[in-house]
Amino acid sequence: MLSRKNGMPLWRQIYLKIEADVTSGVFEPGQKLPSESEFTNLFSVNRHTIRRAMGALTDDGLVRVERGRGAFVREPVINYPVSSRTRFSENLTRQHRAPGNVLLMAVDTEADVAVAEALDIKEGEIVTRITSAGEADGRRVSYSNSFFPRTLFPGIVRIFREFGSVTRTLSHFGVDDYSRKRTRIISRMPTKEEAGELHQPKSRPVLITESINVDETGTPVEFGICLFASDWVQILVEPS
Amino acid sequence: MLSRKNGMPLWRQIYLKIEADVTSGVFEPGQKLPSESEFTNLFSVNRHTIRRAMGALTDDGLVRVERGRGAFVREPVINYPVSSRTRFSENLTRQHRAPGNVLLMAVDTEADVAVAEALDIKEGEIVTRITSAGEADGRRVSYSNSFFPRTLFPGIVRIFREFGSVTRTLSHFGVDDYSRKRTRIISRMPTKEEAGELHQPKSRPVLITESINVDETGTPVEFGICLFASDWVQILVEPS
DNA sequence: CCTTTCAGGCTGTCTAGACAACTGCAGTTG
DNA sequence: CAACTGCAGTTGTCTAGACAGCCTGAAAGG
Repeated sequence: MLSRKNGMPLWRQIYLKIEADVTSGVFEPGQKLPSESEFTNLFSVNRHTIRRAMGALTDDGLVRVERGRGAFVREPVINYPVSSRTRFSENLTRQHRAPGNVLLMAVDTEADVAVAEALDIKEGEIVTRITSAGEADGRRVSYSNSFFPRTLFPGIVRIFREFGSVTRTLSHFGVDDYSRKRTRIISRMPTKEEAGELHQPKSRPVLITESINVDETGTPVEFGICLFASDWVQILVEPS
Repeated sequence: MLSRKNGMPLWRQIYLKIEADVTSGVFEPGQKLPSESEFTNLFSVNRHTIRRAMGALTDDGLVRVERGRGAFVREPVINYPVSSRTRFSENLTRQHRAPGNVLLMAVDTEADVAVAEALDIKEGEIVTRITSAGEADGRRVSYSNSFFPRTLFPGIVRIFREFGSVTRTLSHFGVDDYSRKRTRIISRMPTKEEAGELHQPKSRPVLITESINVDETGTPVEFGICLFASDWVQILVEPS
């Protein structure tokens, strides 16, 4: 089964074998994998060599390891990042109207430097932060924080909870038309918390948009930071 | 120095110590770190424990390890991804006029399915592929492949080599104005080759834009796939 | 002077063994 | 019945040693 002569490290060969078994369905999503000592006997190598392979599989998001219990196949398996990427396209102009929006949290808080600068208010001024998650086909695809100056929109939380949409909420406050002043798009690795919110492994990158919406007079009405699961979302920029 | 009682693994403590030394400048960018055996003596732990810490530092992009030579502090240190991100903003409408463009390769090749579809030509038709890299302040920030239908632009390579700019090259062929039909933005982990071209660790994500440029008549004149080092580039979308 | 060889230093891999820490479960105890 | 105890199974960490493969620079040879 394994070759000690062809230059490829044993742990890598084991990695590929287990990866193949996971992606081909020999091990099904959620199923418990053989324990390290079982793999040790199966492949006739040292436990540390198995651990090296398992570590790589964990890093690559194929398996999930729980101390004292064992290793399990991650569900869903992210294997072909490009081809498995759904055609879910996030039109920037409609970013906040994605279906399946879940309100996670809504609190009043003090604006930090970044938020204050974006909304053109003073640092420490009270803003309303609305944290929500977007889902498509039951899959968590986005996690966003939106900041609104409270002086402009008192009691926005209740309204937002009622309407479930930024557009309609702002409309309730008389802001019938708002436009995107600018959008900054970056990409980085998620923190453990962010990966958890997006239901994705920590080893997959996230796409982030930071946007400022302004009303007709140019007054900032919303500052939004939206994280997207890059395995499932692509951003489409079309001429307006 | 190290505590074997406080619950934090030794390798993690060593990781934090070296990380602090790297970010605080005790070890400067590019500088060679002590060898594994030197660290072994310094921390009075086994070499494998050092290796665990070094592995994590490598994964996190703080150091770069070269077999047979040693470990070096990565330059620049990627520590505060957001704040260290340069203000290099890539205006999409001027994407191809970035300064410091390096022509890497230019060949005629057959269009595959994706290229053919984008340029609205038949699969297998000959296109010119121009591979180039963008640099800013001497730092590799982008790596792109551009495809041009050869029937429209015969001998484009020589012209491009002369001008070094897509805009001016197309202008030479009479295409004075071209506009972006659409841009798709995705993010994923780079392959080993892509990471090499971008001079970045394999563990940092890349931002990718896939764009189609059309002339006044709507005929596709260029299909470009551009990879950006996400640690150094942000994409700025502004209303046109 | 230039080229080749080679020894020493370095990282990469593999093996072997030990103990800690956690989980789940069965059995015991109150 | 509920809570505790202990044990077996599992993963996490650390140590120890060996050898392979790569790199550098100095010595030997032309």
